[in-house]
Amino acid sequence: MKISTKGRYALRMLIDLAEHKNDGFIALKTIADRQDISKKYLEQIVPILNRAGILLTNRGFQGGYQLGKDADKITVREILTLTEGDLFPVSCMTPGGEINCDRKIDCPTLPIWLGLNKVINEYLDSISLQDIIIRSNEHFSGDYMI
Amino acid sequence: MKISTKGRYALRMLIDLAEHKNDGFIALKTIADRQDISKKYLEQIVPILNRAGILLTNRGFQGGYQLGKDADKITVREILTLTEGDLFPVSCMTPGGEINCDRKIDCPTLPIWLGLNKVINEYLDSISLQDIIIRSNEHFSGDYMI
DNA sequence: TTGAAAACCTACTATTTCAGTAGTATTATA
DNA sequence: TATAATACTACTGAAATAGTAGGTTTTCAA
Repeated sequence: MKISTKGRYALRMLIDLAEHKNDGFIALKTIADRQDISKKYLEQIVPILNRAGILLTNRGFQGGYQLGKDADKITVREILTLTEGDLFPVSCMTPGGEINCDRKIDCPTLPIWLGLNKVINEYLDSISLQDIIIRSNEHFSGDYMI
Repeated sequence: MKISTKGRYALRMLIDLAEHKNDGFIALKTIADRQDISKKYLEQIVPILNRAGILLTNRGFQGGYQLGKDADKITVREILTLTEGDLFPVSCMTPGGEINCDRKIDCPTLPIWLGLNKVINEYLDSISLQDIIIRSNEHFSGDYMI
């Protein structure tokens, strides 16, 4: 029941891009250095975000990445769903949402997982990259703590 | 981001015991057969629940297990926390709740994980074994669907 | 026009976790 | 005392995780 590095690194990379959105295209090396993440590993994560239109890329000299959408239009749920495959908390559900189990007709635990899935997705959908940056700045000004 | 078989099997075993709480001590073989779970694997899960006082056990001839607490006093969160280790959604937090990361001072993602942890735990804490059985019976009477 | 800096692509690998199996020892009862 | 049950410990195959490694292609600037 853990979010893997893939999802967490993707999120950190996108927060970094959102924080530097006025700096033009930013090289992966710059992000990797700032976030202390292996650049080679980030290279594998980037195509996932790229395909989904979350990133704009420029190849070649002075190339790099920018956000492909406004920071308030990208939610944590979207990022984690892309990188983690799906967020369904048990394996009896396919990414498409179909139940993949012989016991589904009378399974007393299924409603629990459906409900858990719901609260997780609603929570993560309520947070955008923009929200994270705003909250982070509040923290910096000493007005933090949940 | 998945609950493992360990947690799911523990939950199903305890639901089974709650459903048959008037049948005295129930042998693991009976539960394993009813739930179609490897008895040998269940044997490994049982001590975890046993240590926490969730189970009463009887060894030897006609031995088996019973619930050690009332079904309305055992929550899904308790069962899953015992079997999954902890439910914290990222590895930067120890089971004890301590943050185990150099970046914690200014980590913009930490509040997200703290919040996610909160909604997951509150949801799972709101469901007892008794609730599951009641809901399951409603289902049987045709009054189901979320 | 060519060198450098960047993204892009594919394969490989060490470690850990998952999901069990196997075998033996211990306990209680008829 | 045979039998039916739990209790305990070690082992194992398969998959996922978290990367490395090395090469290819694209772009721009001098």
